Amino acid sequence: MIQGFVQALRVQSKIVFIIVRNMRGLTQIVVMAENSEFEIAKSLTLESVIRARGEMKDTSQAPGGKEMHPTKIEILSKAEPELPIPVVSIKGGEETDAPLRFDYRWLDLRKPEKALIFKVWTEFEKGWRKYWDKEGFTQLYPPAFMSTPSETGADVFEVNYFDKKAYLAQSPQFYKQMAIASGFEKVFMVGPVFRAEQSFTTRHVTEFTGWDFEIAYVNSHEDVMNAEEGMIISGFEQLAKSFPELNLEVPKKSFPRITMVEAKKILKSLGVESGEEHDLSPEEERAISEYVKKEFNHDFVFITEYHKSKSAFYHMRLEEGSDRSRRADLLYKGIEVTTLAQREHRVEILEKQAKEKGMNLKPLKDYVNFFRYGCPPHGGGGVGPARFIMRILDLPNVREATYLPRDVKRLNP
RNA sequence: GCGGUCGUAGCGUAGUCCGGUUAACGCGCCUCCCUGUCACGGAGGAGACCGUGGGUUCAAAUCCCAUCGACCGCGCCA
Repeated sequence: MIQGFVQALRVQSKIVFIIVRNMRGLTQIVVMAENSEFEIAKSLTLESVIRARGEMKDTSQAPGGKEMHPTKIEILSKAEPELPIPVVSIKGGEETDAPLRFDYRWLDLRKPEKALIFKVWTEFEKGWRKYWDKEGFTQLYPPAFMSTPSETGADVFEVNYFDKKAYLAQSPQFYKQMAIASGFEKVFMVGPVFRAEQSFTTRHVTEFTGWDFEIAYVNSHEDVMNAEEGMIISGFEQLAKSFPELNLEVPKKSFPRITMVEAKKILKSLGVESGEEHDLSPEEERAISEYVKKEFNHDFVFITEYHKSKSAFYHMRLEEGSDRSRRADLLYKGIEVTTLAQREHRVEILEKQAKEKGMNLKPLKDYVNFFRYGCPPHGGGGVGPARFIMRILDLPNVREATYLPRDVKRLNP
């Protein structure tokens, strides 16, 4: 029995060829004029869903060497004859524009190369979970509703919450830290995060999947980087095993680590114009990644020791009084995929740093309280898996690595 | 938000610079023909008021103004 979509129909006067597509691939069905199903076969339309029963026969004439001679063909769902976007776009030039494809995402995803994106994602995540499992991480599920913004610096979505205002989480930052205060020691979270930024780029969307992890008793952000390297390597190992045809190289320990100050020096020597003193522009991120690839033959690089002006109030300083923090961003092939840091778990310093940032301590009360009754020193990071997948598969846009992208302009389907 | 590019049949494009009669091509769709296709082939056909509004002109897809939308880059952010 074969069930699937009609990918191709070749109707001749006395013989019909049907190519059926399903998750296992393509199968040819041959219907001769004397077959009782001949009229049904002739009446099919592209992308209709059918079920065929019959005998599989070996033949050199069929693509793949096998074909079905059906005794019964059922039309489970007939597709309207004219598709709004082509599913098979071998003929007639270039691919349909992305916005239109996203309007008809369920047709777009019928293309095996699009479905592959999400199979790769699944395997990649499996690899990360293998690491988390091996290292004894606990998975927790944070809420998306918050009474106060989670203070990553990004704008938040405000939603009505009965007689109050609520905010959609920009990250599970506060809640994963709370898990450390709860004694879990190692936690990870997988879920949607929301950013109300009017960004028009190939790497920003308003809702995306975040992978977050937090680890207790770290000595510095170096420990957090070491842990993330383990997760990434485990992810790539899983991919290399499941998709050998992608010829992926598993990244090697240790990933290059460059401080922001050094990075700026390198960029200057490369003649790349510096925009901001304490941050990297997209152009600088690409340039430093190229440099690292050339010098160290590595696709990853940690940019470390951010200036306090570019660090969150909860990032621990390098040492007390330092204007550098224990924060690092991970760049993968020129794009930022992680921000990580050791957190400040000492209440007095935390409050001091929040005040320095001009923040109101009142809405932070619940958060700061996490650290009042004993909390291990800890650190962690947030990862954008869609950006990983985008670079792994060399996709032109994160939206392609997002099942149903949500951006400034798109809220459908 | 700023800058750039682009809106022409269901899809992808040409035509726009240099205005001129039925807006072209490929795919898809419809009808007919074809016993082994595999980008099947052959014959015929339908389908576009050229994003929208205004202007210039004897004449506008084409020139001018406005407007809407989309994408890319930057900014913001991750």
